[in-house]
Formats: sequence, structure tokens, C-alpha cells
Amino acid sequence: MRKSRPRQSAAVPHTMTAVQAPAPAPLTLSLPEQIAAQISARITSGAYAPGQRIMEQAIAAEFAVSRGPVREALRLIEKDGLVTILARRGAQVTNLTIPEVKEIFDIRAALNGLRDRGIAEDPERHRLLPLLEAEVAGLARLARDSKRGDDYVEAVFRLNRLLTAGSRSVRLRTILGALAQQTLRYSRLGLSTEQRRRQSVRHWQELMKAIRDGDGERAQRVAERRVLDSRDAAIKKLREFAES
Amino acid sequence: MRKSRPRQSAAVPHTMTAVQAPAPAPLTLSLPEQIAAQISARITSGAYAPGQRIMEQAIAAEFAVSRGPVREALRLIEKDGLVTILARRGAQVTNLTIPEVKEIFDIRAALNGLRDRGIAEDPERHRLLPLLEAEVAGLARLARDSKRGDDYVEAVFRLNRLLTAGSRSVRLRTILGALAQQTLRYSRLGLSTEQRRRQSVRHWQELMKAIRDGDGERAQRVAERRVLDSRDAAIKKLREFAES
DNA sequence: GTCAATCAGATTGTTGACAATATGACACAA
DNA sequence: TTGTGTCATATTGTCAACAATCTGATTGAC
Repeated sequence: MRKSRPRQSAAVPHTMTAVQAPAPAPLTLSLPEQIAAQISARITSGAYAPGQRIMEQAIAAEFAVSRGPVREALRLIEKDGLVTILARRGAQVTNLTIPEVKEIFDIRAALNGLRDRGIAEDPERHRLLPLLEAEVAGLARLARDSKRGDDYVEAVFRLNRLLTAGSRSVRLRTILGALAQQTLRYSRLGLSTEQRRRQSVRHWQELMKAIRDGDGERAQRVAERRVLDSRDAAIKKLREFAES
Repeated sequence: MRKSRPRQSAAVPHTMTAVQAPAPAPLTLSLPEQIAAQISARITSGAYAPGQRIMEQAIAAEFAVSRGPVREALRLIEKDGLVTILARRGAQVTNLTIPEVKEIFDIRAALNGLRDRGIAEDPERHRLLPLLEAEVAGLARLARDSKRGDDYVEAVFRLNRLLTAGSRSVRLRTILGALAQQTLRYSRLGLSTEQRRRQSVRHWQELMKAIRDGDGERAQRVAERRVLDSRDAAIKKLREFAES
């Protein structure tokens, strides 16, 4: 502390009137963000196995930076739930138990419901609609034609990201973004049969209709149902794996 | 990187069978955590005003540590949403707009519903029930007697914390813990009239009944309704302030 | 007087070294 | 063989200095 500084902002009142600028969003990723993106990709792609330790030193050497930015990158990834950081033991790739996977899907169901309801009730939703319609149409095609489900899962992921990005709420975007990353691997499991993909398409089409009609409550119900069905399918598969 | 290390964990399978230990929870708070607790308290108590900048140097000097732990403490507080960190401009106390406050209450409604439903359906809930009953009884008393609403708000906060802590889901606990901190100030606004406190007590009593009966769906509905009413009351007050 | 360019000071970002702590191997006793 | 204590090593935690960037004020031109 120096001499009494003027404290530029002590005069800001405790009321909520000021509408603050909606985050500058720099076009250039900071060093920690770049590192975090790389490591995240390795985790979701499976290059780093669940439970594997991630050492600051090693990453720092690989990217030719000091441990500071790497530390911060790991904290960033922790926010997405992709790694777990233990005091004095560093970071390791998160390993989810079945009950935890269930929890995440439950939260996703509730918040996806909130998100899609918000979109259905958004007067500006017509700007988003064409994109969504196109994606859902593609989805229907993929469900019919595609042999492997990977393309379908990819499309569902894009569609979800589109909806999340379209939400007015920063917090929903943040939380859902993190949860989506965590469940990516398991959503894949839940869409591995053709029957499930058919059901999924029907849900998406229903949801689109609700959004078109501006029926928020219906959109919410459908969205919740969709995620819960995905949850049950994923859990079923997981249990099968666990037993074998 | 040294010679090829044995990679102790590369053999961990990608399945979900292993039930990992439920977080060691060290009894001693780390340095960053201690600092974060102090600053958080200053923010929720109002000692730091919304919009006020928090400088690493100053905090470091005050706690007689280097900037490293302070940096991490601020990142920790950011996770709770109490400060906003801008690239190359540091941390400042979060200043919420009215739509943002609404968003937070909406998310809280959905997740509190999930939480209370989980508790109502928890076979082990009888261990929690006596604590809850006592707190709700105290609530009813406070709603009748207390002149100022502060004690009442305090009790509601405790009750909420009790329920959140009782949830089986780590993620619900984390997210709801953060959101509760952010809305503390505004919940107070929403419970400033005696009429509202009466309504609040009725909701809590209904919720308790649903939990006792093990009626998850009902608990969920009541919990959502409670938070949404709180939301509307808080927003109403905020708008009044904004206009004056 | 208004606006833009410039510049000094303040503040965050990054670095490399050192300190504190955890991990796993080994020796030794029961 | 099993368990326990010790110790070297690996790894995270903290520090202080330096680099990069932002902020606000001052200067000068129009």
C-alpha cells in the first residue's frame, strides 16, 4: 500500500442500474488459454486416460513456457471438470463414477430445459431458427443413413452447442459448456444403437416445433426428457461395461 | 522430460468401475484458500463495493505473501462469481445487472428443485430431518417475532446451506454454493416485508412435509416455486431502487 | 475548445530459483 | 512373508524480479 490512492471505484453505488459491457472477448487467446485448449483436447480425445496424472513441469517443457501459465491452464481445465486438482499432488484426468455420470446428466436435464425454454420464449429466436432447422434436418438424414453413430453424435453436439451459445444467460452458457465437455464421452455411449438415434431425432423435432411455436413450457419438458433418456441409455451401457 | 518414465496410470482403463475416494478434504486451508476466504467475506459483507478493483499487489502486501497465492485466491473467488477477472486488467468485484440477478435465481430454482427432490428421495434422509425440522421451526418463530428481517434471512441461509450440504451430488453442492453466495445480497431484498416472510415460511413447511413423505416430485415443485417467488420479490425491489 | 498522439506510471503476465511436501523404494525387524 | 521406518527423489508451492500491457494525463495541432 502506498499513499492514499484515489480509489476510482469506491463511488460506484450498490444498486444494479449500470449495465456493464458484455465481456470484451479478446480475439487472441491468452497463453494459459492456449495451453488449456490443447490439454482439454487431449483429454476429450482420450489421448490422456482417466486417472492419469498431468505434471506441470512436463507440460511446461513441452510448450516451452514456465510453470506459471501451465498452472493457470490446469486451473482453467479444472473449471470444466476435465481434471481434478489435489493439494500438493497436482492434476489428474477426472475419472467419473457411474453415480457421478448420472448426476451430471440430471443437472444437464434441468439446465437444458431452462436454456431451451429461454430460447423458445425469446422474441429474437427467429434469427437462430434457420440454423437449428438445418442442423435438425441433417440429424434426421444421419439417423437414417449413417452406419456408425459417430457422425450423429457429432451433429448432436453441434446442435447443443448452437443452442447453448444462443442462450441469453452467461451463467447457463458457462455451466452447460463445462457439463457438455464432461459428458461428451458418455453421450456417445447413449446414442450407440439405431433405435436410440431414431428416438433422439423425434425428440429434437419435437423440440424444434415447440421453439417455433414459442411454447416455452413444452420446450422445457421435451428438452428434459431428451437428456434423461440419453442419461438412462448411457448408464445402461456403463453398467454393462462395469459387469464385464 | 527425463528418461521414459513408467507412467503409473496409463494402465487405468477407460471404464467407470473404480470408485475413487471422495476427496480427502484437508483440515488445513491452503494459503490461497485462506486469502480467498478473507476477500470473499469482505465482498459479501459489502466492505468491497461492486465494481471496485482488487489489486494483487495490495492484497499481497496486506497478507505479507507474494503475488502468486493472491493470484490463485482471486481465481478461486472468480469461480464463485464474486469477482470478475479481465485479461490484463485484473479482478473487480462483480456488479450484477437486473437480468443477471434474474438468471441466477432461475438457475437456483431449477437446481434447488433437483437438490430437494434428491433429498426427499434419499433413503437416508431421516438423519438430516431433525436438523431441518428444528431450523424450520425456528424460522416460523422468527417470522412471527422478529422486527427486522435480518435474523430471518440468516436462518433461511443456514437452512439452504444445510440442504445443499445434504445433497449427494458434488456438482450440485459446488454450483449451488457459488450461486447462493452471489444471491445472498438479493435474497435479503426479497424477504424484507413481513408478508413475504410469512409466505416463505409456508413454503418451507410445505417442503418439509414433502421431504418427510418422501414425495420427490412435490418437493421439487415447492422448491422451485419458493425460489421463483423470492426472485420476483427481489427483482421488484431492485426495479424500485433503479427508478429512484 | 476539441481531439489525437505521446508518454510516464501503475498493474498484470511470465520467468527461474528455492522451499516445502509427498511418493515410492529399500532396509530391517518381527 | 509382512509390516514399519528411513531416505532419496520427484513434484507442487512460494517467492522476487523482469517483461508486456494498460491507464490516465499532458501536450500540441487544428
